[in-house]
Amino acid sequence: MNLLLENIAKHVSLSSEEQERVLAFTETQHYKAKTILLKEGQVCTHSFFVLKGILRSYNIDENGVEHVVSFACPGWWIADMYSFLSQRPGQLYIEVNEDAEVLILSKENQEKLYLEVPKMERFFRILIENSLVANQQRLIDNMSFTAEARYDKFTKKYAELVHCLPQKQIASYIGVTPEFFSKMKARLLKK
Amino acid sequence: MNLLLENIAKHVSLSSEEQERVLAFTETQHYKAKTILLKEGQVCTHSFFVLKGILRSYNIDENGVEHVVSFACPGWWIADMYSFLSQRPGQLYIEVNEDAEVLILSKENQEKLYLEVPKMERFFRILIENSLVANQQRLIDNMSFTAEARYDKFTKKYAELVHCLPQKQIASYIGVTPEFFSKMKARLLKK
DNA sequence: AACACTTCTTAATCTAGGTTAAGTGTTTCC
DNA sequence: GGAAACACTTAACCTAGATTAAGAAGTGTT
Repeated sequence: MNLLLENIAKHVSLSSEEQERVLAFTETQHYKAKTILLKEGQVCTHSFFVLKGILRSYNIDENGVEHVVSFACPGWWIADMYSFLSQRPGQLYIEVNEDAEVLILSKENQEKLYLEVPKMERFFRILIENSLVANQQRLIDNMSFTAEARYDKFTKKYAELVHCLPQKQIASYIGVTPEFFSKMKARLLKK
Repeated sequence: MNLLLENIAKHVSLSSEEQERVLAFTETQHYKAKTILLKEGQVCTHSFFVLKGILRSYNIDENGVEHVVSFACPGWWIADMYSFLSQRPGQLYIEVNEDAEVLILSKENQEKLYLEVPKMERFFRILIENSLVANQQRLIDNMSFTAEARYDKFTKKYAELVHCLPQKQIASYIGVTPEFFSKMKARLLKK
């Protein structure tokens, strides 16, 4: 029924009273595609839990090239972790890919939540652990595999997502230019 | 006096009783350089906190090429996080770079620690948060910068370490071959 | 001291992937 | 509904970094 509570229940069990407190700290919002929720240089004061639609985070390097850091579909959190944790200006953009409904949790409320519902500290610890592992894997993959192999892994891991993402974003995520990605795809079709 | 307690104190404050409990769960060990503490395919049942010396973790890809995932000098933790958290066989090696003294914390003891000293849950959450941020930064850097710029960042971030690491390990960490690294260094000297 | 073993360097050659540029759909939005 | 903006493709050319190979210099072991 509530996607966030379902998600929490996978890792810690909350009483219905605790569940209500969690929800009391969040706020629902609707956003149109292309809305930018966070820009480089801003402090990430909120993290977002996706209920519907797709969000993505990326940075723009000194040559103006965009690098996708993550996609978030329903059931996923997204934030500029560096900025959110340190409350200092970050380098990431967060943008709505497809019209979205999200739960918003402010840094402030998260701190309060840790105090009022200590189990949530465990919940977020587990989430972060999982991100760390996924991130480390991506780093290893980038160093070990060719673009083709990375694309192959991507299509398997994000099978549902692949069809709703523009190619240039997939190219950016796996770390190649859109032109090379296009060439590579044509090559794969011939096989 | 005790490096681990100093480190913990930076993030949470423990009573002296709690401090003793933490230490009671750990065990000290000495290792000679080149000792392998963990191999690919094994379950990482312990994480290591370095008191003296240097450790490193790496994986070996399907072509037999080694990729350094992290270095750990005194005050740092090291483990195969995927394997340690999931208690499933991992893909990382952990090896002693320079004769080392380490504190060992077993997964079992860590769980017990969370129960007996709940503040440690916060401590490890913060550690993992910091790793995640550092890791994400490295991913962005790898996608945005040339090898030269990555090397430059590396020497600044790990200034003390640079001088005690074999070049091939630095090359591996920044993601180039030892041959290219050698060429690049010669090029930099000319400037 | 001589052996093997590993690290580092240099140089020639090669290639995965980047760059530039031009052309073709497809959205978007006044 | 038409112009501008965007997404994707194709192709020629370019380059950062890989590969191969071979020698030099250091390290450790008996």
